[in-house]
Amino acid sequence: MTAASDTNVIERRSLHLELVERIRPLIVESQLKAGDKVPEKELCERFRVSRTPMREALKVLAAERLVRLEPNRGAWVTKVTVEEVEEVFPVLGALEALSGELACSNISDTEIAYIRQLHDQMMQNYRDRNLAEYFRINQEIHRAILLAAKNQSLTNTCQALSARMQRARYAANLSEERWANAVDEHEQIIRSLEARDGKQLGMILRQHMKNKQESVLKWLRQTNAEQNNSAI
Amino acid sequence: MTAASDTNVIERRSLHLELVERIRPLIVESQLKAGDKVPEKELCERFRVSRTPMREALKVLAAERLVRLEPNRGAWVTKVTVEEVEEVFPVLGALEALSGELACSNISDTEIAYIRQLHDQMMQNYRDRNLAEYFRINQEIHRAILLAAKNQSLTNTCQALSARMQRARYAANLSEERWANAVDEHEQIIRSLEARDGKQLGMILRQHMKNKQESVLKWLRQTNAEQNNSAI
DNA sequence: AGATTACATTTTGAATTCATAATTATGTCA
DNA sequence: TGACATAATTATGAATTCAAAATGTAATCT
Repeated sequence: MTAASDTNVIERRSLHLELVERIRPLIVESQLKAGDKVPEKELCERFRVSRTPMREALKVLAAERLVRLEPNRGAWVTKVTVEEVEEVFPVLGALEALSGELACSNISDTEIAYIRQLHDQMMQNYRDRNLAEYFRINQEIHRAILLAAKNQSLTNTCQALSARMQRARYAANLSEERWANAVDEHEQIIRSLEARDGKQLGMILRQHMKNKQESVLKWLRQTNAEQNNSAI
Repeated sequence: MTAASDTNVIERRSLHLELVERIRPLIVESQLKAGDKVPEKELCERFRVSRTPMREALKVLAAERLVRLEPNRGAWVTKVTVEEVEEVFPVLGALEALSGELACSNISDTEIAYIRQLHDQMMQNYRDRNLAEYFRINQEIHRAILLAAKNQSLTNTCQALSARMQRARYAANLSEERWANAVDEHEQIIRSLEARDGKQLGMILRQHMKNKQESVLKWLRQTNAEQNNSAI
């Protein structure tokens, strides 16, 4: 019996993990808003659990930096700050570059075909100026490349950092010019991928991330200027 | 009042965080051995805490993948597996490369001088064939470069991944040849750093990490062959 | 009114309790 | 003996409890 015989193993789950996976999207999708207090009691009632597993879940989310625990004062949804964006995006850039390199080594024809299909769909949505759908497919493309890299640790690390950044709903802010550039970068991405040119794809993805950082920062500065509230 | 006025803030700590920071080194330094069950009750008695904060701490350590929670069966210290090493080291390589690049942009003369001093000390320990001390200073050099990059998110991400890998006490396994190569790589590292050549330093660090991966894998395969126990 | 204190209420952190699941020990029978 | 069933024990997950801290409210004073 090898360690890899994972089939038939009945996956059992604990309440706290269930809660982590339910509350995380609430934060990423801003149902729980940045800067707000996490309504512990309310969430307990909503999910019909006691405070013990809820507080365990909040500790895990704090380790992911999606919430911040203030001793004796409760948990608060962290804000996306300029400093954080300037720190996290370069890390994401390096990791996406790696994911591009690994993907080119490990990707199957089927996976490439799938990404090509997503790419074409996305382009149609660009031509239709359907921003929301464009964004959804965009994310799915990056996810597909990451999965094609076939490196679980890379996937986990990227997704944890992305989750923190995804709360920046900067889409509304996207200028026609930046959008056109992003589309152009995506043409290069799909070309490098189909050519399985890892070095090239890595470079493009890193640059793509740098540009995205600028977009997010622009959005963030605007948002901060509008609301003029300080950081956490 | 700006958000940066963090001075004078009294840092208050919770029991579970205290526990995380006490238990983590126990795992990294193999006082709690890979594959062993985490003795929850024993640890509670040792630190004189109840099960609640202890279990919260274990959940955080599970998020860091230092332990693995098996529902209804308790927590187990994770093993370093071949698969994990092959996944994590490329990620660490990309991140160390980034840390080298950023360090060259941001490092002060004082920081360089400090690393030069560590480097010279390390070399003396190489000539003396003092492996333990060589290793300690080696780690301190990598840490100093990471800190010089001045990117908290990068630091956190690297340290989390490193912690998982550091449990591989592969030092004993280091061949004279590999040691000589590592020393040579470190000569290049300090040279690139003093020249503030970020691209170069990044490349060297990435290669350095690749070689380290091979050392660790060699050690791991040997250890596994000796003990012949399956993975977790 | 605005500041200050005293007191009540709520929230939080952590210990305790309790039901259930897992493990170990014991007994039975081929 | 050893395979299996059953009972006792222990460990685990999660709810509850309780003390301490924080917050909110009312009374008092200038």
